[in-house]
Amino acid sequence: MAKDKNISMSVIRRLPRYYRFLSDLVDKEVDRISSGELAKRMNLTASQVRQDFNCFGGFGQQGYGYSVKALKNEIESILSLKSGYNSVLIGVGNLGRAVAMHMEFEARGFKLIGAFDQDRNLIGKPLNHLIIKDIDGIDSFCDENKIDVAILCIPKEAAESIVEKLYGFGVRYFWNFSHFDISVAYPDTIIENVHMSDSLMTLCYRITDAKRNITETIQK
Amino acid sequence: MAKDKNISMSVIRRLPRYYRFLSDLVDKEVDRISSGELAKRMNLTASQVRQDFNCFGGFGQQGYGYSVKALKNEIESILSLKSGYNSVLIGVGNLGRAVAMHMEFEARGFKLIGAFDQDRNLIGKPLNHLIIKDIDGIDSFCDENKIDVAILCIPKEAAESIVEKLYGFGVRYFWNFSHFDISVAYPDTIIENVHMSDSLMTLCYRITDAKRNITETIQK
DNA sequence: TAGATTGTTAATCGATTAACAATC
DNA sequence: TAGATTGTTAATCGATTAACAATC
Repeated sequence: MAKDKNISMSVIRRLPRYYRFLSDLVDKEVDRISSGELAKRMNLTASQVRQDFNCFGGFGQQGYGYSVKALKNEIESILSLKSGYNSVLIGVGNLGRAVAMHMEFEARGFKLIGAFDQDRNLIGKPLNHLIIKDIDGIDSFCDENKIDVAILCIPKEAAESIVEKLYGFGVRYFWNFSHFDISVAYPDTIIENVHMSDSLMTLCYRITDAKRNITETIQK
Repeated sequence: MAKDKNISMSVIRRLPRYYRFLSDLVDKEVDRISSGELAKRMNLTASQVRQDFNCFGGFGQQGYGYSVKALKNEIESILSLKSGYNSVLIGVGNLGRAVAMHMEFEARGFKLIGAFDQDRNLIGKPLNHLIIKDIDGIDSFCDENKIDVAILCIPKEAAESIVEKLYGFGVRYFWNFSHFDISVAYPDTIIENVHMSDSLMTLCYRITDAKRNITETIQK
């Protein structure tokens, strides 16, 4: 990993996708790939692919292309997927369980060290290798453990108050599935939002727009 | 809804967030808001807010601002959240169930008319107002119903083959939670991806980057 | 009328694309 | 060496921000 000054968010958000495609190519035992070929497979331009990789250093070889395995490893290291950041899951409903499974089987970079809920029926039950704990015990848990990331799978109101508490304990990184907009209230945090309903509403707009265009085309 | 020619994706993706904030303001019984005030609450600029709204027509009033309720309704109509597009859920694991709950309680614009899985233990069980069906019955279901949207909560390989089948039946709109990149293989579809692992990897990068910057600052 | 705030045009900034010399 | 493809600089495109006249 070389030159690394202020990579733009547009580039950063493409890295996981590169990583997915490269992992796939490794599985298919493809050894080398050119920026043009990778671009074609990913619906990007060759220029963009080369620009993106060159934010972090020259991983390619002129006249040859990129070694798939080496490139995959570089991106893994750029994303620092071996960090094992301590994370706690807040809310073990359907979504929380899906997220926990996800982290167990494919998410790298994080280690789930606690799962909390307020539901009496869930507290004490197992979740993967963990036992679901009472959310009221979060204070003492924070005292005893260093929490890097909190994963919020709870409704907006619950999120609002638990973030206040966790922020007080020094937690600054959040994977947020709730509707609560953390970064507005806490500017010195790092937030990744997964707003499923935003995605769904966007889809609704795009479908309606597409249907409208089809209708207009027919009428012309 | 007025002038409406080729709105950029950047604008479209901000609409659901406006909608969320405006709904909130309606609940708080706020009557009017200026672009500046809304921008402050959402971490945007006043210019951007006005530019965004003016893609669709002049909803404001000079010297006054915007009527919160009217603006919310406009955006609801722009997003066409009352469409009720027929959708089917493919995969009723934890994630699928979370998505189904979501659609039951807050997602507008869509109507869940079927839920499918391959797991013998799930088939026949209820999911909200539906009975989970055998995925093998998807063909006849497609014949008998007009499906607008398929929601994919299944692994990559399963997604690959079910998309091929659904595409054959004319389905062109997908809400995709799987790792399969539909738009590359089927360019004439509209896809909203929710790639949870991409979001998590991005978070991993950003945390590591933030920690690195802190360390560097200390060393200086 | 004076003050406030919009709608809209112009200026700036950033991201993507194109071009090409360097080099494997 | 000739062909291919990178790394990188320059050109283009699009999105955000600033400015201000219009007007409620």
